[in-house]
Amino acid sequence: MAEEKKSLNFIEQIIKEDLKNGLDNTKLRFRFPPEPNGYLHIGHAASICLNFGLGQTYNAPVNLRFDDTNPTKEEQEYVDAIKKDIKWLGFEWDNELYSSDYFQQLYEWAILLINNGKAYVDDQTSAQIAEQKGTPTQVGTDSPNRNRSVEENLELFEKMKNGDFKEGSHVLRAKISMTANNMLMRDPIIYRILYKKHHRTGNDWNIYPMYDWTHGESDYIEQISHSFCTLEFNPHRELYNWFLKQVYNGDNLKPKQREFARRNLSYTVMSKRKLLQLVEEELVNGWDDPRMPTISGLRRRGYTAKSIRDFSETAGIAKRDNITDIALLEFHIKNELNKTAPRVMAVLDPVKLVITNYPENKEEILIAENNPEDENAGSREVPFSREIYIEREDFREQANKKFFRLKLDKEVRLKNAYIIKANSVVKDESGEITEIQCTYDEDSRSGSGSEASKRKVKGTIHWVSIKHAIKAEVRLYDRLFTDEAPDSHKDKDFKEFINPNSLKIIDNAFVEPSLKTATVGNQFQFQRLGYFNIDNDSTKDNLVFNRTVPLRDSWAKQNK
RNA sequence: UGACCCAUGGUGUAACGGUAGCACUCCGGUUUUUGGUAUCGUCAGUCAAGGUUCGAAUCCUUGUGGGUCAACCA
Repeated sequence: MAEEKKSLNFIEQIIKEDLKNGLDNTKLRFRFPPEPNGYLHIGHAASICLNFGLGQTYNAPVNLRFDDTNPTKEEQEYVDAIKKDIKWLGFEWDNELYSSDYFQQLYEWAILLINNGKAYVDDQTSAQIAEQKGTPTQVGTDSPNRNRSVEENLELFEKMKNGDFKEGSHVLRAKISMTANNMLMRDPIIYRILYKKHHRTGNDWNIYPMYDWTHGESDYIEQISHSFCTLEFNPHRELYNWFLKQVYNGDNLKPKQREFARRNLSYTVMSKRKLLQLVEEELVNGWDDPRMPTISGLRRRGYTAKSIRDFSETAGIAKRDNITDIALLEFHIKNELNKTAPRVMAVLDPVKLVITNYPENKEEILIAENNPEDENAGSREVPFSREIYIEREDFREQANKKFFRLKLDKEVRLKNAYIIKANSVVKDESGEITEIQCTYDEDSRSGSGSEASKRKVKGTIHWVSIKHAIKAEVRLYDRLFTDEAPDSHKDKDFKEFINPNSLKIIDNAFVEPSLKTATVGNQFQFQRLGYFNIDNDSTKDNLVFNRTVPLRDSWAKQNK
C-alpha cells in the first residue's frame, strides 16, 4: 500500500515524538479553553480546528473548558455563544467543563502550597507589589511579608476566603524568586479577593484563582496530555511547570504546554478586547455584524463552516507571527459556493430597457440552469417580458472593443433569453439615461436549438423582468479597515483605520421571482455579481441579502 | 539595556543534513450563453557573515530584524 506522506506541523510532530518515546496513545487528551468574555473569532477557529482535529486523528477526547476565573468579565451569554459556534463549526466536545468546577480543589492545593512554605499572604498595595517586582532588566526585591509563618499565612488566607478583608487588600502569592529573569516567576499572585457574583458559583467564593494557578492545574485534573496555547503564553510555561510540580503526585500524566502563533487576518483586528470595543462603541452592529471576523459574523455573512475549516487547514499552524491574506479565506468560500450555490439573476443598479419589437402584453417562461457546476441542480423558470431591468453599468452609448456589454447598434445576449440590439436611449433633463430601447432577434431564444440561438455574441448580461421582479434590499460589505494591519501602528489607534464605506445598503435592487420562497440563510450566486445569502433581518415582504463575497472581476481590474 | 521566542517568493505553509515544493495573490494564454468556473502557463523565496560537512534552509557562532515579558486580565 502506497502511503501518502503527509507533512506534519510542529505540533503534530511533537505528539508523534511523544508517542514514539513511549506515551501511550490512549493517554492522548486535548482541550479547547476559551474565556467566556467575548465571542469566538476566526483566530479561535484555528485553535478549535487544531485541538478537535487532533482529537479526530488520534481518536482522543477533547474537552471544552471554560476558563472562568474572572467574574468581572465573564457572562453566560458568552458561554452560550461559544458553544453554539463550536457546534456550528462541526465539532463535538467530550466534556463540557469549567475552571470554576475546580475552585475547591485549587483552594485545597493553595493550602498545600502554604503548608509547604511555597506561598504567602501579602497585604501590601498593588502599587507596592508592582514596585517590588522590578523590571525586565532589573531584579525585584522581596516583599516584607515574604517570610510570614505558615500559621499566620494559613490564618490570613482563611480570612481572605471568609470575606473578612476588603477587596484588593490581600493576595496570596507563590514564593518562587524575586530575582528570576522571567517576570512571571517573581512571586506571582495566585489568589485575589473579589466580591463579585460569578456566573456559575454565584457568591460562594470571595477569592478567585489567577490564570496561571488555574490553567495548568485544570489541565492536570483533566489529565490533558497536550495543552496548546498562543505564543504570548510562552513565558508562562515555566510557571505552568513550577505549579504542576507542586501538586504532582508522581503517577499521573503531567500535561505539556506548547505554544503556536495566533492566526491574524489582513484588514481586520483579532483581539477580543478590540472587537468588544467595536461592539460597545457601536462601530459595528453587534458581535455578529457581517463585517466582523467573529464566527457568528462570518456565519451571518454567508461563510460556511466548511470554508472556515478549509481555511484553517490551508493556513496551517506554525510559530512565527503572521498576517494571513484575507484572500485565502475568500478563496475557500468562493470555491465551495461555486459548486453549491444556485444561480439566480438580480439587478442591483437598475436601468429600464424596452424591447420595442416584443409584443406589449406577451409573457414567456424561459428555462434557466440552476448551476452549471452541478448537473443534478436542475433548472428553474424565469419570466420574460417586454420591459426589463439591466445593470446600469452594462450599457454605454459608445465604448471601445474591450467593452463586451451593450452599446448602441451592437448586440448582446440576455442570459437565458434573447439576443438584443440597442437602438436608442431616452434621457432626463440632467442627461441621465432613463430608458434603453432595443430590438430582439425573435429566433435567438436560449436553448431553442435554432441557428440564431447558436450565434456567438461577445457579451452576456443578466436582467430581470420589471413586471415580475421582486424588490429587495442588498447589503454590500467591504473590509472593515483600510489598513492591512490596523493594530500594528504604535502611535495610532486601530480605529483610525476604520473603512467608512464598509457597508453599502442598496434598497432598490430587483431579484427574479423564484426568490420569493427563499428563507434566511439560503445562499445564491447572483450571476456576474457574487455570492449572496439571506440575512436574519429578512422578512417575507422585505427580502434582505448580504453579499458574502463578490465574484472575481477581471473587467473591473482591467479598468483600474 | 536582560531573558525567552521567531526568521523560506507579495501572503500562508512544507522540506527534519541530500532536487527548495504546495496553496493563495498577481500577471498572461485557451475554453465559456456568468469578463465567473475550468484549464495551461509566467513572475517570484531560504535575513547576513563566518564555521562544521562530500553536501546546510536545516547543525554551530556572531550579527541584523521582528515579537513577547514589569494586570489583584486571560
